[in-house]
Amino acid sequence: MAPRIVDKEAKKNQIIQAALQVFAKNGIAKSKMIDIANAAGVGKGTIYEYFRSKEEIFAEAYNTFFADMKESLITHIAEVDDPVEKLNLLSNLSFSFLDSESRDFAAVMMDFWAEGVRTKNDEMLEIVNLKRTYTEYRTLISQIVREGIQKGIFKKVDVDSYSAILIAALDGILLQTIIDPNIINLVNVEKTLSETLISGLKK
Amino acid sequence: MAPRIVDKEAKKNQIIQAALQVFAKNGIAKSKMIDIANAAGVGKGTIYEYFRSKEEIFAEAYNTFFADMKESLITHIAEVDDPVEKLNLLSNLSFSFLDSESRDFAAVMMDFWAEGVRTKNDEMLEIVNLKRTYTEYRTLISQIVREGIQKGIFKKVDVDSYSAILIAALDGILLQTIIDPNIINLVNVEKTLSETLISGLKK
DNA sequence: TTTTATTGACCGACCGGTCAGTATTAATTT
DNA sequence: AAATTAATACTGACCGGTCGGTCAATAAAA
Repeated sequence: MAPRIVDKEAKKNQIIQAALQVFAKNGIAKSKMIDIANAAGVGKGTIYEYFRSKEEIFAEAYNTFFADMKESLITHIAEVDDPVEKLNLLSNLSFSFLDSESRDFAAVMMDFWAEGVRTKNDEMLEIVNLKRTYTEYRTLISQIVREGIQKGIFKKVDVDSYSAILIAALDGILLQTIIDPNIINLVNVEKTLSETLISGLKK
Repeated sequence: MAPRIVDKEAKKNQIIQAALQVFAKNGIAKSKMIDIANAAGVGKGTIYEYFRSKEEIFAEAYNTFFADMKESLITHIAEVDDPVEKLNLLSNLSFSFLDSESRDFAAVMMDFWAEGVRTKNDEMLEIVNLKRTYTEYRTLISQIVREGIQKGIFKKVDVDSYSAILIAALDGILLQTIIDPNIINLVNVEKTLSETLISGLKK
């Protein structure tokens, strides 16, 4: 009556982080349980002490990933006041997300996206809730734009449509950059985006 | 010495069309050879008379799909003169692509995209050449914008960046619409896009 | 010694691809 | 014009490999 004790939470997290790395490297479909186990430095069976299935790992990894990302965005944006600056910052953070060490994570993100679109598994759809994710991001932008309109800085555009378009543009640039990192000059794109889509909001 | 003769080309096409439908319904990874065979109304073995592998079907379906789409875009755009109208038309065609019966094909398109991003198969990457696809679309837009600048209608923006952004916005709206068809009002988005990104080009 | 934690050999479902056998067609022969 | 022949076209049972998940055995801690 004196059992062995481990930090369950820590080990679970260790497996999630390992899974994220493996997902980033091989894509979700091609990531095998044994790969994740090896990356986490545990036996394959051990994973099943912490997760019921491969899908469950995937779901928890997804939630961890997006929760971190959203929190980071909100924190940074709260630090500036001017709505134009907020939007430019949002754009800038999205672009810097593409730099160097984050590149792999961008690939995971797209993989998550594709998985969410293609899955017919209801439980999965509930967890990898792309509807919710996009709605949250659109809401984030809507608030900024609405604030700008109230302050009399922005002209009165259709806020919902504009939010969708800005998210779409950032998303789409991310796609193109993942596909072909060299052909797109991110500095120029960021500048042009600011000059057209964002500045275009100003009265 | 008098063999049975079938229209190889027609039957090959029949299999490709069946494959496209199955891909649209289940996603590529979950589409089994037997599903494609059943949809095409042939035996599984017959498929291997026309294609060497599942990947080869996929590749040919991809090329058929995008070749058709691009040809349609170019034809329609050539019918108008004004660069602003051309861009609005491009936007309009992209949005109408999302309507009703095309919805499934949009899903295939995204699946192609995801497959292209994730594959580590070199031969595959060569055929499902997303770099080329995106470059072709950017070139299409670049030409229109450059024409507008030459005619003195557009202000001098960074043409390459602008092209990437417009494609990105259209792509991104497509993503959001596939995810959640009801929440986005395509008519409003198209209007807002025209008022901001496209009209913003005018001097 | 007892309880918890870990492991990897093993199982079985699944699926892409093969191939031996069958069907179909049309030229040739009778 | 019927029968024969020979070539192509088609088929699905089967094979081999893969991989998610299980569990009996073992290790580690207290």
